[in-house]
Amino acid sequence: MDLSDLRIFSTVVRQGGVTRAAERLHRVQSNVTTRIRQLEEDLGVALFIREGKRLYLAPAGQVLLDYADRLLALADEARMAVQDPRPRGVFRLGAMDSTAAVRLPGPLAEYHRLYPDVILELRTGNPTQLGTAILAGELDAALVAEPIPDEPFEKIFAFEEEPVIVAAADHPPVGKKGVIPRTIIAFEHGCPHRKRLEDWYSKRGAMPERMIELGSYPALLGCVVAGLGVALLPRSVLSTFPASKRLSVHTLPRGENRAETVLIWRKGGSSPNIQALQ
Amino acid sequence: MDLSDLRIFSTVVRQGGVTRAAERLHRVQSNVTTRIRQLEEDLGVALFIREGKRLYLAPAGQVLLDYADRLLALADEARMAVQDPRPRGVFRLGAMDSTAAVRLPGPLAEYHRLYPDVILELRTGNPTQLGTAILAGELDAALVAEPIPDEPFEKIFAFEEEPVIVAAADHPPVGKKGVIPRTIIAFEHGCPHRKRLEDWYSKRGAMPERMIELGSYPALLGCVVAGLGVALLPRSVLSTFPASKRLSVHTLPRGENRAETVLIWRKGGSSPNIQALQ
DNA sequence: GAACCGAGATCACATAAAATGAATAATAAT
DNA sequence: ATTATTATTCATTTTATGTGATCTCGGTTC
Repeated sequence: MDLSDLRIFSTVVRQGGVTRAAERLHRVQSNVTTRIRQLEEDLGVALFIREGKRLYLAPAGQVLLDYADRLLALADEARMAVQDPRPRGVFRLGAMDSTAAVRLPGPLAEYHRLYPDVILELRTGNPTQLGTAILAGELDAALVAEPIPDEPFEKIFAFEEEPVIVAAADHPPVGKKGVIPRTIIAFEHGCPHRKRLEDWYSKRGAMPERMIELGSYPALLGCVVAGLGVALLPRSVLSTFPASKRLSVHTLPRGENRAETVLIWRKGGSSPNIQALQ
Repeated sequence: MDLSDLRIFSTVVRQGGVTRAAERLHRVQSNVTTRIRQLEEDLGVALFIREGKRLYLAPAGQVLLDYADRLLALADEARMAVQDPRPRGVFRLGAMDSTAAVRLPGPLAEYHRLYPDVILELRTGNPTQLGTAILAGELDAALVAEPIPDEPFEKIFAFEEEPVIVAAADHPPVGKKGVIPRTIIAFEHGCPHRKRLEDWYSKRGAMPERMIELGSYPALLGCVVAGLGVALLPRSVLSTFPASKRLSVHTLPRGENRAETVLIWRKGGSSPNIQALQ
């Protein structure tokens, strides 16, 4: 039993005969007869009652007709859906915490407004985790900070962030020579900002003594305010932090004050869902 | 795109590769590759992203996978349903008005209790109408009074009715010689009881002068009570008529006092739905 | 880095399935 | 009785599908 059998069967019922069905299907009568007979053999039931020359739908035929129509309609729908370039289905997006919190709410709301049929799933993680998830087929796309390995991904520019160093309001100027904070407060492992901060310090020949790792930006900023250390993060994250006047913000020199966030996906795996996000 | 294509496609995705899918499908690897390629050509989209040796599901493939699973499940269900001997679907039953009113409520309630999945449709009419409807495929079966033409039907005994003549309570005894009522009140055309009544009178050499045709038994009995004439109907119908003491009931002589109601259906067209009614 | 898997693609060929066209049988209409 | 209509059957052709051998490309092992 395949779809062509069902199409033939349905046409024979609808047209009320083999001959008319054959015409409509651009086949020869004998072929239609044979396919119907084969379908009956395959299913092991009589679909028609033969009364001399005429065919009447048998009870099993009535049951099958119902299913046949549903199957054919569903198959047509599948064909349409596969070729339809509009976003649909599940869209599994990954993003870093900072991006998810600050940059995404607006665009995602808009996306959902435009394509209400798409089920959005958001997963946060660091760029390494997100890249691995894409390659494993667990994510469709992700927003990550440059640099990322080119090889198996395609990418497109998404946002520009300005990394800044934040400290407590009474902290001495961070850029000043010899001012080395005792402690770096970093987002958990793999965060690209953390690496930048480490680089920034090592370039100036001095590493802080201690490291605190935290899993959320509010907690991280809370620690900074409390004077536990300094942190590097995108300036945009500060806008969501209410107690920002209790912080001192130190911009980085030109050349170190830009961080691009890009949308990446598996090479060749662009989909309408991803297109629509751009 | 037919079901075998979809089964192959689904297996390749599930098994995560052409080779394993081929094993599971008891086919050769090259065949699976070819069928997938043909399916992609047919649909005009790439279902997989080929990255060297390995296959990754493309966005269109994700969409198709969803449909493929639904189609395959539905096809399996269809196969089961067609072979399943239990009642299901729509059961279109015909019956005469008298049968529908008096005899059917109990059995139909029981039927519905036993087979809640069956959608019952009841249509009333005279035996000729019902027989035609069966042959036209509009009904699955019908309850009609004998005699009916044997040819294109199968039949089974259903109920026995006792036809009686009813008149107003003060009407002279109907069987008495010379007592010819002026008017016969009959159910609309084609009613088998009407013919019996006409026969009964013509056998006694006298036809009433007038004929009233009515479309419902309550109306008919109302007219009888009002003294408009006499009628012949199954005794069982009287049980549903509240004013029966204002009627006189005249039994017919042996040989004319039995009428069988039979269940008929198209020859060879017995179905689980019909079996279950018997 | 050479040799070796493992996995998919490709090709010529075999085999099975489906489509065809003509002949046949069975009924309904004239 | 005759004709027209319709489904079935069967030999034949055509098409689609399946097979096995071979090739290619990445990754792995030594």
